[in-house]
Amino acid sequence: MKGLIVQKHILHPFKHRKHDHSRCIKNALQDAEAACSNGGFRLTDQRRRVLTLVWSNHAPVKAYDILEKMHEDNPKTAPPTVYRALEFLMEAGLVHKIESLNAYVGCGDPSQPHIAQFFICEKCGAVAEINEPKITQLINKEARQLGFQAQQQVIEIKGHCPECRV
Amino acid sequence: MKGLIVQKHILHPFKHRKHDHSRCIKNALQDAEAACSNGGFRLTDQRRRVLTLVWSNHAPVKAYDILEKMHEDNPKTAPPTVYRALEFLMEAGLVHKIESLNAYVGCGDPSQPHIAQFFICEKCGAVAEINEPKITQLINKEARQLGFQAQQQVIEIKGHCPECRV
DNA sequence: TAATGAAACGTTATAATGTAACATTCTCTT
DNA sequence: AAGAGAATGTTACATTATAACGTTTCATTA
Repeated sequence: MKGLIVQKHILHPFKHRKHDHSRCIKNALQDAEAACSNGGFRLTDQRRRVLTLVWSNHAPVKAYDILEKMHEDNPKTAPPTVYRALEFLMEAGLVHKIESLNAYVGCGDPSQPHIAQFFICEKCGAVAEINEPKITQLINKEARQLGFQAQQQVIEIKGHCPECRV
Repeated sequence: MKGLIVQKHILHPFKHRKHDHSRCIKNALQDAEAACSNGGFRLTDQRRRVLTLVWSNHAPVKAYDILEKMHEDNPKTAPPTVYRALEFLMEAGLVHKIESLNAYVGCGDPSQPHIAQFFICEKCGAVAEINEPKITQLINKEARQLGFQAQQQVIEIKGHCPECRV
């Protein structure tokens, strides 16, 4: 049936090398404002600034790189400032941490909390984010067989993005 | 057909709280010896010691905890000693790193290199390791759709093991 | 509108994780 | 026994992250 709603599961595709990234940042900020006012989160200036820096490109960004950028505004900014903002942004669903890189990436769809799987280019760093329920189902099935109660998943696939593969 | 070889995909199940762990360690050491002589790797005393410490239980072990234990033998042991041994053990397929914990766990089946998915108990730390080809297939399919060439997967599922769930 | 309590932020110090670089020792082959 | 490559020792430092406590800001209401 044509009318069937098929759940879109690509939360954040790979972007063309040359895209209007200022638009991505602008959208991310707008989404963030919306998500925060819906969720009762306070998106302060600092947090907005950190979020913007996380979105400086589509690759995961390191906390100390953010810190360095913030030093351009205020050389006294200290690590806790950055880590607190990142913690908030993760709780608000605006940022994900890429565990295998100790780095942070903007969430492709902050409209609601979600499970995600990440594809990360080892050459250019680009990240795509999807939520494929079949993967989660399969994992839950395996978990069940082990008697395991799954609560969170860290799925980070390394490789080469469309523009970096040979 | 009875004779069909079904690929066993549980590389390392959850162990009962009370099992003979000295046996696990002994087996791990034996497997390691075998894997190394097959693969032309040199399992030195230091590496054997680190491997033993990684296997001190079925939960991921931190590099600096290993270092601390090694200080009991030799208080001068320095971090590079531990990290080098871990690096070797990972290359030899004897140890895996759990990225989301910055910790290391013994490989449940070092007989051959393999992809693995980990289930990690957030209460007791216990880890189970499986290799479910369907998960890899599904991921590869998603990757293909994104134009992504997958090369490595980090899959770490957090939750509660059979003995810690309510 | 002043009090006030919670959230956010500032600041200092330090913990935890990991690596670079170079010297020394060991092991295996010849 | 010599030489080459692997493994280890050693020092120093880089990177990632948090504890603890003081101050400011903000929203609410007394």
